[in-house]
Order: sequence, then structure tokens, then C-alpha cells
Amino acid sequence: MPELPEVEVTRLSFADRIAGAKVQSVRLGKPLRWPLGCTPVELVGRTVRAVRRRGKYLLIDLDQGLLLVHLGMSGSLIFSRQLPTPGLHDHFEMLTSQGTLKLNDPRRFGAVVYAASENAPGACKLLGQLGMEPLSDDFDVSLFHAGLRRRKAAIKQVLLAGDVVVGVGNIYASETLFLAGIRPTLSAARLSRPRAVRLHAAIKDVLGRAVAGGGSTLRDFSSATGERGHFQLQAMVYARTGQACRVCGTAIKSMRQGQRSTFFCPKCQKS
DNA sequence: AAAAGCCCCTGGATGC
DNA sequence: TGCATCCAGGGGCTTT
Repeated sequence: MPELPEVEVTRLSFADRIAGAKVQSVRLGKPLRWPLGCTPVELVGRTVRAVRRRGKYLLIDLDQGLLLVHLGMSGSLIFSRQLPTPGLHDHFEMLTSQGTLKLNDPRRFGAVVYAASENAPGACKLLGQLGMEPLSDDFDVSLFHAGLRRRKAAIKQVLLAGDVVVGVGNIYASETLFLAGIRPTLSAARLSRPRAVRLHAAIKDVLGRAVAGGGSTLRDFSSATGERGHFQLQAMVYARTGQACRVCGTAIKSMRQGQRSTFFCPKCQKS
């Protein structure tokens, strides 16, 4: 479910409410992608300082150590003042003095991992290879182009890989390439400077607007406090196989790239 | 070093 | 109605 906008909207929806909260208990459900890395009891008594985001990871800073949270494909965080009744897919539940944070994740590709610090081996392994943040000032267009130039793989897959720029998932990869008029199969190394500039702008534009609008999904999405996104992404190409391109009317095509679906307009994205 | 495949898991949609 | 198949918003790991 979550690409960068949904993760950021989730963060914004509960960061202020949980800041300062003292952990009272932690309950685990079925195993997630990785073990927690400490015992639930060790977290009791710690205080939540802040919630940050790096790529699609949420970083919950504690007065000692931090929790790395990833929503995977099907995860969502819920922060609630009431004592929630544990649901079938609630696999991490943290009671605090200010409410309960739980991760609901049917497919369990998500994770909650404790690390003593951001530089601890466990955290480094997950965060160390991440590329530039597209919504921050360090998303420099020259660095972006330079990053693409050293990758011969298809641009779509380079975007998804997250080591040049983070946060662009399967939907936004297709959408931003459409906006930039670039064929998804084009080798990243072959992007001209003007086209890299256009793609850079498209990524900033779409992700930025999606966050500002409260997130968007093609299915259900709600923030950690249950608010639905009101940025309804008007997908130009994603999941529109065979339908008319909203710009030129040509039938949208789909294909597989690295076991993921890609959508594009053969006319608007000639190369 | 980089690229391509594989795999983790559940559930909803579709087809027979 | 029941059952099989395919597909899904991610990404680490293993193999080429």
C-alpha cells in the first residue's frame, strides 16, 4: 500500500500525539519480516521523543534507541487513545501513556525493528544504502542525473530500487515517467540532462502534492488516526491497461519489469 | 559491481 | 457455490 506520501502522511498524523509518551507495554503478534531485536519488556519505560521518516521507513526515536517501522505492502499504523482490541493482523502493539500504536499488516512484509542507534549495524543495514529524499533540499538535480548515469538498468527499475532516490514505489514510478514522457524500459544511463530534469521535477511535484493532499491510494488508505486521504490520485497510466491515454487517447500498455507491473502510453512515452 | 530472479505472506478478484 | 489461479502499493537475499 504505502509509497512515500502515505508513509509521510502516516507520520504527520501521529508524530505530535505520541511525542513524550512513555511506553507501558508491548505485545507482538505473528512474526513480521524481521525480529524486533529486543524483548518487548526492554522497551517498557522508555519515552518517545519524535517520529522521523527516511525513505519508506518511519524512525520512532526513543530516549534510548529507536524503532524502525516499515509498512511493507499491506501495513498500516493506527494510533488511538482508547485501548484497542487486538485484531487478527495486528502484529505489533505498543501501549503508551498517550495512546496505543499498532501495526496492522495482513501480509507481514512489514517490520518493526529496534536499534540502539541509527548507526548501529541493524539500522545501518536497512538505511545505509538509501538514496536521496525527493522532498528535501538535498534532492539535487545534478546528483540525480549523475546517479542515473551510472546505472544501465531500465529507468523504472532504477527508480524502484531506491538507491538513487527513495520513496518512489510502483504506482508513482509509472506515473512520474508518464509525466516526464520517458519510456520505462529506457536505460537510466541514457537519460539526457533535460529528461533527467523533467523526471526530477515530476517526482517532486507528484509526491509533494500527494503529501499535501493527505495521501492517496487506489484502494483503502487512512492515516494513523483513521483519516482518509483526500488527494485522489487521478492515475494517468497506473492500472489503466487498454484504456485511452488521458492526453492523447492512445491505448495504455502494460508490461512486466522485474516481477512488477509497469504502465505507459506508447505515444506520449516514445523513448 | 550491477542486474536479474526468488521469495516472504494473506486476501481479493476473476475464471471455470 | 466451490476451487484454482493470478495479482497486489516492498525490498532483502542469492545467483548470474
